[in-house]
Parts: sequence; C-alpha cells; structure tokens
Amino acid sequence: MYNVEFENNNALIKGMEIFDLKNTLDCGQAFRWECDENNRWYGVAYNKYLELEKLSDGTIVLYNVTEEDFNSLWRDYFDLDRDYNQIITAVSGNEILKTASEFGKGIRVLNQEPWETLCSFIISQNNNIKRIKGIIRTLCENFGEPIGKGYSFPSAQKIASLTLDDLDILRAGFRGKYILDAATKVSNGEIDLNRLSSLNVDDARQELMKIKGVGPKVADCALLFSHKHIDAFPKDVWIKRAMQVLFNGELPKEAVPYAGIVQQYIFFYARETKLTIE
DNA sequence: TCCCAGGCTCTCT
DNA sequence: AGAGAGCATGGG
Repeated sequence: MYNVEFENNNALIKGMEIFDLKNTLDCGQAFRWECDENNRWYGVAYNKYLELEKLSDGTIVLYNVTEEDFNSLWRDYFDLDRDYNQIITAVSGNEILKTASEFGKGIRVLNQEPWETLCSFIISQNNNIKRIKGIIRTLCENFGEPIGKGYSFPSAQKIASLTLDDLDILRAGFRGKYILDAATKVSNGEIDLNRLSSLNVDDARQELMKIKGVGPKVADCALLFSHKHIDAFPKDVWIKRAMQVLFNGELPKEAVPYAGIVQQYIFFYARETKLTIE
C-alpha cells in the first residue's frame, strides 16, 4: 500500500497514492494547518510541530520526525493505514458518489486530538471557516505554548482556569460560554473523551451533548475527526443542501458503512462546486 | 447594506 | 415532537 523510509531525520512516505495535502489539511476538518510560499505545510498537532510537503514524484516528506513519532503519532493522525481506494471503489456503485469521491480523491480523514477537535467545532457553529480559523489562532496564540512556528492548542485544564472575560479577546460571541462549559466538564472528568471511541456512536453523541452548545452536528464532527467514528455523519448546512439536491434526502446504501468518509467527499464536492438549490 | 456562516438553546405550540 | 426566533461577529 505504501512504504516509509527514514532519512536525515525525515520520513519519506512512498507509494501513497491517495493523499492530497491541500484537500486533506484545508478542507474544513482541521483549522490550524498553513501552507508557505514553497508549498510546504506546517502546523502543530498533539503538541508536536510538523512540516510536510509532497514532492513531484508523489513522495510525501515529513520533516524532522523520529521513527518513534511517525509510528506512534503521525501514521494514525494521517490515517495512513486506511484503504481509501477500497472505499471509493465500494461507493462508486452509485454514480453520484462515484463523481463526488473521484472529485475529492486525495482527502484523508484525520485523527485529531480530541479536546482540540471538540473545542474547534464548538467554535465552528453558525460561523464561517475563515473566522473559525481566526478565533482558533487567537486562542492558541494567547493561551497555548509556542512550538516551532506555531502554538500548542491550550488544554481543557488551561481554558477551564480562565473566565468569560479572559475569552473576550477571541471575539467568539455567544460561543465563549460554550467553550468554558466544555473545558470545565472535560477537565473535571465529568466527560471522559478517551472513552468515546469505545462507545457506540449514539451513546458517544449523547455523552458529548451534555456540554452546552454541543448538539448533534458538533458532536458528530468530534466523533468523526477525533474518535474514529466513521459511522458519524455530521449534517451541516452544506450537507443538508447536498443531500437534498443529490440524493433526495437519503444517503445511498453503498455509503452507509463509510458514512463519515463519504460525508467528507460530499462536503468537499458541494463546496467546491458551490452547489445550490435551484 | 444585507445575508450568511461545518448550529444550538429556549420558548411556544 | 416540531417549529421558529434569537444569538455575536465578521466575511463576502
């Protein structure tokens, strides 16, 4: 499927056909990756700074990573061991899914840090991606720790120690109180994020919805993007529109086993083609 | 200027 | 259970 070579402190991923950096890192599932003028992506995840790049021969280079970090962190973060070709083939029995998945081919669903993901998607509600990124950047710059050319995402404990006034700097509006409630419940153990991947998706969703400002959409994003629940299917305004226009409101049966992955293809397809109801 | 954004809470039927 | 207003703020 792919193989990895370690050379000069870099990890070279070869033969990884399905891995488009832009479509993966800038498709709205993560908000903190940036690309420099040399087409090199950089960011922080799980308190580690990383730079990465796709070479012209298709090799993906992760710069300055140990074999240990690659195997214990980045391999899972980038979902490298999932066979996306198999999924695309399986859903292509439906013509529209074939089109959407070919269009978004190269997207990988990341396995992100649970608290960061939950907090980020709380911020995302009734908001646009540009402003979501701005709020999260301000949050990290003010309350996280510098790492490389970036910042760590502040822990739930750290945020729980702040007041609503402290969060004014974020300009997050009504979401401020939701961020604090989430931080409090996560840091005092009322919600155990590490347990969610072992629960069924409905129980896990209910657990997250104990937090103020967390409804089904935000919960499903957290479950899909940081708890390996590919059976979660977040329904935002784009997906609702696309489902109506493309599928008459019902997800094709081919997609059900891979609902979360397919959701990303549909979301990407809908946004990139500026899908509207006509 | 106005409408909208990876929604949710609260209230009223 | 379901519908609808209100919400903070800034992007387009």
